[in-house]
Amino acid sequence: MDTLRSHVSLVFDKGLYTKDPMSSAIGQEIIRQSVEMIADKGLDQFTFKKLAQQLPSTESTIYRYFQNKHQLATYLASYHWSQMEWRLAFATANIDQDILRFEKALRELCRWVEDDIESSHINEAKLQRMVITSGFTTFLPLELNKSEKMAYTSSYMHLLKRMSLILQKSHRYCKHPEALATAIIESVHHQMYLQLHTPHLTDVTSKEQQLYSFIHQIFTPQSHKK
Amino acid sequence: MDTLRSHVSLVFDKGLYTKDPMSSAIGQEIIRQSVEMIADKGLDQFTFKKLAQQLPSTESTIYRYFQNKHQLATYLASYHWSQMEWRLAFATANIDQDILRFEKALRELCRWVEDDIESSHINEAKLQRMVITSGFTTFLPLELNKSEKMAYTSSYMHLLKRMSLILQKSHRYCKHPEALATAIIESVHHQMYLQLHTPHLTDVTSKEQQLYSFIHQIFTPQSHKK
DNA sequence: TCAAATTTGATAGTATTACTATCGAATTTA
DNA sequence: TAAATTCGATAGTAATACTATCAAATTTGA
Repeated sequence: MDTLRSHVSLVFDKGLYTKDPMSSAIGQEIIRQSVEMIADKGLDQFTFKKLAQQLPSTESTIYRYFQNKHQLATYLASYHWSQMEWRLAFATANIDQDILRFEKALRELCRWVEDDIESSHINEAKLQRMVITSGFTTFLPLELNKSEKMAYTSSYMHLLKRMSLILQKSHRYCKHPEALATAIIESVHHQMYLQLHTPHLTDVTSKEQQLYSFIHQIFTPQSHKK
Repeated sequence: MDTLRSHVSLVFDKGLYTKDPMSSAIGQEIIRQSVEMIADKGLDQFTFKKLAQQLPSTESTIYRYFQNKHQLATYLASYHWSQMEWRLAFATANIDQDILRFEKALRELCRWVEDDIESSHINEAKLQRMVITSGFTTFLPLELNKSEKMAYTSSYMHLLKRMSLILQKSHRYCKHPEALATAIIESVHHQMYLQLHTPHLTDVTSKEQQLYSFIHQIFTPQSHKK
């Protein structure tokens, strides 16, 4: 990908915040710092109090933006999912061949995002780490009602839809392209998780190329397997 | 599977408890009731205080068995993984044909465990629900050191090893049978999670047969795809 | 079967977490 | 420049995640 940093402004579901954190400087700082803290220490160790001290600001200010840390975490995850969708779109734009497009998409999913070395903006490498380390279930608290669930998963859903469009072309026989899309995405995440935290549970090493090869071999369409 | 309920006594890594809960009546009750509570309300809502009131017993007694609720949760997950390994072994015993054995294993993984209607023992249907609802990352707190991680994943590892042995025969070309084993197991869990909590994110419905077909289609070895 | 050891229950207490409420100061907007 | 909004500071509450102590009950084993 080239270095077009056109700052795609992402649009989030209103249900993901109380007050839009992008609408103020302190809101953006909340986002920036919380990514760092959650990526490093995990969501369990992360509290609004610690975040407020770090900023510095106060708990009450943070509560004006997010109802609780779970909502904040899901906001961050949504940010990641939206970015991933955008990267997917970019990587597959103008590729006419179905299989090639699928492979470009896979390549993108298997990529470790690189550290943007303090663009004063959100650190996307740490954001990816956070999402992978937390796991999908973290971003969907059990007590949500149906419309809250929709809000919490809206970005993920968009990512799924885009991926499944690609899959509908490359895997024509597949009756469940959406399920396949999640399966691929979550398989990649799971492998990345194991590499980060329990390498003894997998025989795929941390090299990006090996991850891609593995995922490609599993998920490549039938007619194109060697 | 027939109704042989031979009460396979499972052996757990010592790192998974302070005092073996199977060694006393109250320990077994702790296990039994915590499965119910966590499956119903989630690990976030679950506290030792509530469990103690339910039993009834006291917090101090529970702390004598487990250091904290995360350790207890992982103990329960390990129980599930061990049971799953046992089921896998049973379902594939004496099957000589590699592909058939693989398919029997898949069938077993895709099965919703049935409620044992109060065998006064642990409710395995709820246990499965708990494991699926929590997600893999829940059972591996970030702050663990290496040997604790080994203890926390020992049962899962055994399950992986058994599955990967089957895969080494059915998927001879696959260079990473362990990674494939986790990918299959976690894909099944992820689909089950979506069916339970966010059916709008998948196009595989809750019918067991459809889940099996989907998983089978994705993961069946190359040479045998239709 | 009785003494010793172990296990449990009951109570108390602490530090932290996850909030909610209030109010004045600073800043923005109109 | 008045009005509205936002933020910081402080206070407070209920719940959580523990730890400690000690007596009662139970188990063990000589």
